[in-house]
Amino acid sequence: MAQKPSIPKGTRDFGPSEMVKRNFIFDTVKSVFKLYGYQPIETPAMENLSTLMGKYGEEGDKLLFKILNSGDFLKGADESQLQQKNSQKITSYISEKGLRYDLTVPFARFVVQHREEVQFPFKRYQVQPVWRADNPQKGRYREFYQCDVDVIGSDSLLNEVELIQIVDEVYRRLNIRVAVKMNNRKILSGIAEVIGQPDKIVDITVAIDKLDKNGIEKVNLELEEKGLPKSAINQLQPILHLSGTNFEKLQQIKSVLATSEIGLKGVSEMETVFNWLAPLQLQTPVELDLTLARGLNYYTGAIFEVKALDMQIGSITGGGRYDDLTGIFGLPGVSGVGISFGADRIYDVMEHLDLFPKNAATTTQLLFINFGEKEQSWCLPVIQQLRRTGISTEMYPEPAKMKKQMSYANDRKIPYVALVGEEEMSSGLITLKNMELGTQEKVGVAELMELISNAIIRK
RNA sequence: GUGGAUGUAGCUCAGUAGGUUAGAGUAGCGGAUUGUGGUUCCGUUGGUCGUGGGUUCGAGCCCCAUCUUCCACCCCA
Repeated sequence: MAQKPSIPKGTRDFGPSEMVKRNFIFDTVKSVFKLYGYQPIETPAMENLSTLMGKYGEEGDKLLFKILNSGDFLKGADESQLQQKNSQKITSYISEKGLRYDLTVPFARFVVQHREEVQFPFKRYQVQPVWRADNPQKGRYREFYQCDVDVIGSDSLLNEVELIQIVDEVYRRLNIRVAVKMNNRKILSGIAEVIGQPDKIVDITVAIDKLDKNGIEKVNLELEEKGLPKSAINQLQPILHLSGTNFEKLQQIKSVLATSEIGLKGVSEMETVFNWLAPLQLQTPVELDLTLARGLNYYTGAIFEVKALDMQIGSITGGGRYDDLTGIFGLPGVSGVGISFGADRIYDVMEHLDLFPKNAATTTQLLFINFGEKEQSWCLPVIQQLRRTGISTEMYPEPAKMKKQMSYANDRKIPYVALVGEEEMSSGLITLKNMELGTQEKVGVAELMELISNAIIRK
């Protein structure tokens, strides 16, 4: 090997044992999505840059992977821009496609493009990779999978409640302890309005989002740097110090937002959601957190974030309501709400807490030891029969030494091994070894099938 | 995009002030045991020390560049 091959920064290969675990996560979320009546779709890895740009904020545009045009991509480029090395301007000439940054924007594009085919409310799920040109760290990759569930074409807050139920059910099945944090963009808008800084909404939300991490003083400092007057910052203080139950917090914020129509709307939305949530007895705590902002531009109502309680890692699920994402693509008045499960971070959490089922690594149930040509021919029809009854079976492909074949079974964690040599062929009874216990017995084919089927069911 | 740390066998890591042929554990392979794995014992393969330059009589170690991973900022799943 002259030079070791490698893969791009922030991307990963997944070996068999990792894939078994990853599939466990994918299968779990998908089965919950289906349980709630969501339908699958897929969209291309790349989208036109025009559908991607401007949807994720300034930062998001920078993190988009852009694809160089095919052929002579410099042909259309402006000569003077090239001379000036104006990368930003040149980009629009040499790249018209990009890798998707999330699944929500492509979904909105999908809905607009297929508006005649989809029936509203449209409930869909989508499990696909997304790409971000971010600097990688632990729990942060440049290619990662999102598992999105969205319902579009319905204003009902029932959808918000349903998404929280889904979160509860998914993490109950995955056995991860989590907490849901909720807020509402309308409340945040109301706050900006009340303190007389409606145009500073983005700066305000970005700053107070860091309250948890940086503390009140740094937040205030950042607000000041962004040009907020002292009076406005002072007005903000009581909001940052809310305490009590969700309803108590809402009660307090209501009086602060008394003059803001949009703010009060947000409060009443949250009240409705919490009221409907109350009798459902979810095991996941749902907490109103006014410092939760979320950077994505398109959210307009409820916003969610899910944090793992037993491991420090960024949020493992996030989402919210977007009232007019489809409007950008020419279909106004269609509101949607959705959340996204971050499969890779969920994986990291489960790995760290050792939560994967331990038999998940097993695929083959039964290995036939290969003794030679005669024995192979004898075993082949038996193996076919076993596979037809659903038992995952394989035969070692060559008559290697016993030790090697047994080691193979052991390393692959195959629970049963069948030995068929001279003796077994003449008696018709197969020697079946239980690899875990080290015991073995002679059984007929029918008995063999029953034994293993039962063993699988017991697991 | 900015700043900091890291990189030695497949994996986990030693490597003394720059000085012969770079070590260990583990995994792999072979044997003890040719119809019995996981335990034990013996033997053995494997490294252009991330990559490319430079300083030096001499570089795993010093300098520069570059890449990876990790950490912080930013932002996020």
